[in-house]
Amino acid sequence: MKVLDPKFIRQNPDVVKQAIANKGEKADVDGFLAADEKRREIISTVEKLKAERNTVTAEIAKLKKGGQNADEMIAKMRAVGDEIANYDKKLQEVEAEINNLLLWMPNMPHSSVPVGKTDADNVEVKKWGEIKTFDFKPRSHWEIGEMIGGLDIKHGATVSGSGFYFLTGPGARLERALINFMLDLHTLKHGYTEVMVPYIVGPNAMRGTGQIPKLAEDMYHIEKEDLYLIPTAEVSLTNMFAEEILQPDSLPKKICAFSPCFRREAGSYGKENRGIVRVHQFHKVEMVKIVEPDSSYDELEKLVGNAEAVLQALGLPYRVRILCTGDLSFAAAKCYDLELYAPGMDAWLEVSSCSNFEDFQARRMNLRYRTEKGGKTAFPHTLNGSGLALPRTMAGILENYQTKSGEVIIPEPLRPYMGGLEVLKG
RNA sequence: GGAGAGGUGGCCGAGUGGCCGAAGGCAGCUGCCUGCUAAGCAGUUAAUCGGGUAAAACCGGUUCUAGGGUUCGAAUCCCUACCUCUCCGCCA
Repeated sequence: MKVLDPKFIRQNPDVVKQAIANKGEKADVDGFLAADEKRREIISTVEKLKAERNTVTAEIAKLKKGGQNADEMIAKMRAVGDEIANYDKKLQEVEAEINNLLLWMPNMPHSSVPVGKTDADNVEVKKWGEIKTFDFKPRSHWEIGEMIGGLDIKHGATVSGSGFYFLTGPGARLERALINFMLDLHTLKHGYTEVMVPYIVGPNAMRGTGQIPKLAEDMYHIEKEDLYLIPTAEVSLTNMFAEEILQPDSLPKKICAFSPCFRREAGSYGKENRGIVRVHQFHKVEMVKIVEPDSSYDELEKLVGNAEAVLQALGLPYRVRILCTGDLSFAAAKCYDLELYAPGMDAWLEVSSCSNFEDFQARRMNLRYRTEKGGKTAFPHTLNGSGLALPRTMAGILENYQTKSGEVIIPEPLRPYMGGLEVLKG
């Protein structure tokens, strides 16, 4: 189980250290280098011993076959065997140490990613749509949502605690319409294959996409079975082909899925928590691509376009920001955030995050492909992007399309999904 | 939950202690032949680690689900875990 290419770290320790610093991560490069050197030392010693054992053992076989005595050799090999066992044990320890260190190594940011520390250093690269003006004070989505009888936060807390909510009547229907609309767009127009995925996955999958060990605290974990609730369909989708060698003509793979997402959001209580913009369970439509390395940055741009298409169709103003190194997630090499404008909150809400992980996830999950028929294996690049997260999209619609009298106009493209309905009212 | 079977290379599938990195088939690749969307013949094709090289070649180690054990030596014997399949039961 690797993360960064060990050879790359060995040869470019300073590059790796700088990248870790830029990301604001802590990972022990020097510790890795020391352990790595120790590992190779042990390997060369133990391999010599094993080579010796292999030759002698073959001779023993020959002697025995000829009915001759081989007791002396056997006694000698017994000693060699013990020695080998000894070194093998040491080797195992060192490798365990190395693997652990590697699992905590973040991905390297791409050279086009701006260096920065926080959210404030992200760079806006695009703005789309006009921010609507209202002749009244626009209400927040939780206000307008309740007014139309579509949102019930109070009873969510009753049943499950804070961070959970009910969608009722028109709210539930609107969400279902949004899900179908998004899936149809991505499958029919953007060429993704729709997939229904498991919502509960094993530790290997979580490690594969990089949620654990680093982000383990944010995940819901079922102890009894050692299974996790997915924080995003990315985990199931990207891990779908883990440990496999894909044939060259099967790339690029473009798959998408709707799923619930579960996040503990540990330590994020406080402000920014009103309404449904930060909750423990929500729905999301997710797109995943598995592509050849050469094309991954082109594919990232297309992926962003696929997510943008949803916002544009819905007529929601948004901006696109490229995340700076410090805001970039552990596993990503480059990431764009799409944020829609919510006039009721007067805030930009992140509804999609589109990332290129390069070969980081592929290495972790040992996902490979053949570069050509009968050719060598290599790690493909993996990407994913939301298309989109439902609660914040819902918030965007409620706040942008509200009327003075407390109704909500349904965006045109959603109407066919709602039996032709045009307005939601209480 | 009960009973049974099984996990081998890109896939299928043989192999019960040394001559097995592993027969055979399929798929792939390379030639030959054939003049016709094909068939035939011959050869060839695992992954990974260490060393080596400008890169190869090359040398060596490991790997037959995983982990432990027996042995001079394990795909092959023993133990444990996990997974898959079949039958029965239960259940949306």
